[in-house]
Amino acid sequence: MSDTQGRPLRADAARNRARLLDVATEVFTTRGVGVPTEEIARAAGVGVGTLFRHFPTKEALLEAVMVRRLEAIAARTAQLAAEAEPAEAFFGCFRLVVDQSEGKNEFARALAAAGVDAHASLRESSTEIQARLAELLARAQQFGAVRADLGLPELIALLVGTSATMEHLGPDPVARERIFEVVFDGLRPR
Amino acid sequence: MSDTQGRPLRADAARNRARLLDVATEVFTTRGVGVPTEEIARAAGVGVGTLFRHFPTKEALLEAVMVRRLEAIAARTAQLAAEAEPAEAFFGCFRLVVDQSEGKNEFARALAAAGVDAHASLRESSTEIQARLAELLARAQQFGAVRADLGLPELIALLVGTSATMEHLGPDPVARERIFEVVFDGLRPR
Amino acid sequence: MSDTQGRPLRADAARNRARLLDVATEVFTTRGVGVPTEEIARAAGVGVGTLFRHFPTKEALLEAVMVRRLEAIAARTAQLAAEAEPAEAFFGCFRLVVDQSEGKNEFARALAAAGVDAHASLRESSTEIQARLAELLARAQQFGAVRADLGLPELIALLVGTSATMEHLGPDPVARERIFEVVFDGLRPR
Amino acid sequence: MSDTQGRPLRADAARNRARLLDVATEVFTTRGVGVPTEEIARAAGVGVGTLFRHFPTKEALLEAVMVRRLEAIAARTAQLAAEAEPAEAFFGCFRLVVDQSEGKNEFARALAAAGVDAHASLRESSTEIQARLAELLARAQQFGAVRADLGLPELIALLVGTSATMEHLGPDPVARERIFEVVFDGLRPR
DNA sequence: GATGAATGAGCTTTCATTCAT
DNA sequence: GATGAATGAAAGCTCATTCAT
Repeated sequence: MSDTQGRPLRADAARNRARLLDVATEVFTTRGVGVPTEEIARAAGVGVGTLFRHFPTKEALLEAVMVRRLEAIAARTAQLAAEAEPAEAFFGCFRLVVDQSEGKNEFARALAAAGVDAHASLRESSTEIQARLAELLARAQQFGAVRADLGLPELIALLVGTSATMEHLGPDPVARERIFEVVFDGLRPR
Repeated sequence: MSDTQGRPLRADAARNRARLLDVATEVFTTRGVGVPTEEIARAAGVGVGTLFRHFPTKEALLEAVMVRRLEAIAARTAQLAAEAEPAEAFFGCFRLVVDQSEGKNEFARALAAAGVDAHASLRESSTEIQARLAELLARAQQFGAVRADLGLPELIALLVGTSATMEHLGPDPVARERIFEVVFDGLRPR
Repeated sequence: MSDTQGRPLRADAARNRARLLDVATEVFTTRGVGVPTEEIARAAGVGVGTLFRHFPTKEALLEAVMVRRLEAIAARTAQLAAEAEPAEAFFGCFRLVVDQSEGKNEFARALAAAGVDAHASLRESSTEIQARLAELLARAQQFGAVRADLGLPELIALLVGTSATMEHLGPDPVARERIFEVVFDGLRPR
Repeated sequence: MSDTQGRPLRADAARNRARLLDVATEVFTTRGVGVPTEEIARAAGVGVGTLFRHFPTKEALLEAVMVRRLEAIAARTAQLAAEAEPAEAFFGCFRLVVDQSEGKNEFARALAAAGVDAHASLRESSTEIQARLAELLARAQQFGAVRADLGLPELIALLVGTSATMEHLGPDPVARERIFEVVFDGLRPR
């Protein structure tokens, strides 16, 4: 579901690809997208050539990192939606997305800056997430757990914004919990 | 209070400095911090040399842009605090900061990336804003308009996050208003 | 006549530009177009940045070298055409073009390989030369010094080919003269 | 005579080698020597590894392509020399070499650029051709069909140059014939 | 003070060649 | 023998910063 390539990669190639993605995720998240490709390759224990064989462009690497994150979120979202009742599912997902999304904003911006059409493969995964979110939102609204006038775009923007809030706030769990309280209270019907 | 230089600038130099700040604000906001210095200089109608005479570093230019924004915000915040009663003052300021802050996040990140201690001149203006915000918050809490357990760090993080939300949401005024409703509802005591 | 830029270059810039062209001509001619740009810059005593300021692309540098050569040839062609009677002018020009053109073929090929439309600025100068050659050919044919059935395209191809012949032959003046004899005999009417 | 390897190749290996040579000839001729090895391998339906097993160097592949061409020319030259009378044999061979040689110039240059002594295996085949040409030339001169003062180096240079002429001229058969007329007229004694 | 040409470290990307599978 | 993933030196080009004019 996540593999665009036709044939399966050779064992070592797959290992390298995975390592590159892991390293890139880590590096981009902690040090920003400005980090030289060469350094990512070195950190993954491969040559630059290998990196560029797997991801023909730095932008492609960025995109792949994003896609993988989005897919992981989508998977956990689906799981949660299946297991819990509407309100719990909705707010649980909100938490989940926010917790998983930290640092993502920079990627999104970098990609956006690189040209609007860059999203090609991103669209797909983000579309899936959006569909799931839309469903969760609708059910929570029918259930009376979320104010009825909230649209999907606002929800998504709030997810992005709350991630930014958390990123700015740092790791203090009490403070983070308070933010969730504020936002969730605001989301409930009057 | 906003001039670090000792002697006053010559008339044309001051004009150049102002134009550079205006152009840089515009360019950084709309096209990101990756835009070459040369281009900013050209757009301001001066040579690169002039730019670097006024701002010895690209980072310094970024900082100056930020400072000016923060000062503007501080000024309008002060005005609002003086004129309105606690609740109105608090929520008015929240709106104001968010509306003024769009696009700022990237600056903040760029500055942070360039070294944590870079803030030198920033600290000052942001300290001022923070002091005003702290005061507005305290008064609104005493007045019973804002939940009592909210600290200044959470407030600031929420300001940053709500800016991000708005940035992601685009210009639709109805949607933006709904976001404010959500956040403000969440901020009020239960 | 040879300057496309609007304003005149600063003295030092003009000097650098000229040096770069000289060095590039020399290097490309003797060692081929594969020589790194950086090396050309070093040989000209400037940094790479300077080279790329003057010629935004390696291809642009190639083109500029070609244009300068073609312009020199055109100028000397014009002079010869004005001073001599038809036969002498025609054959004199043939010699001149061949002598000046050595090594040029590789440039032409490299440019062609880089995209057919690259010729932009080349077209102009080569058009001028072609016009002069057409005139010389016509006059020599009317004068009965050159076989009447020869067209301009054939003449140009012969110029290119004879340059290649000479390039392959090396510097031996007797042998070179014999080649000219062969070609010139062949060009005269039966 | 064309195999330098000692032991005979396995059937599939021989097939691969032949395909590689065919494809390389085609690709180098039409698109130049800058084409990546990987692409040639793919076009031949083999992996790069196989290409490099057969030709340890890109240059070696180039050389092999050249050798095969030269051998083909040598064979047809021998045949022509045996069947026709001196004049016809000489001029027929000239045509033949020129027609077969198109595109070769770039190869020759690439080889030359890669080191003067690179010719190892080339020398052999080109020596054979040269011997045959020398003989044809001598006989044609004795027969009075070619000017007596022309040496072998000039002849070879003329072959190279006429190939270049033709390459520049394109496929128009009338124009090509006119070029042959010019050169052949020039080669005949006064 | 203003200018913009010069600088060169650094970035992304390509490709001949090697070697584990 | 064949494969193609891995390699890394090198190439073309950018851009913050300096400095002669």
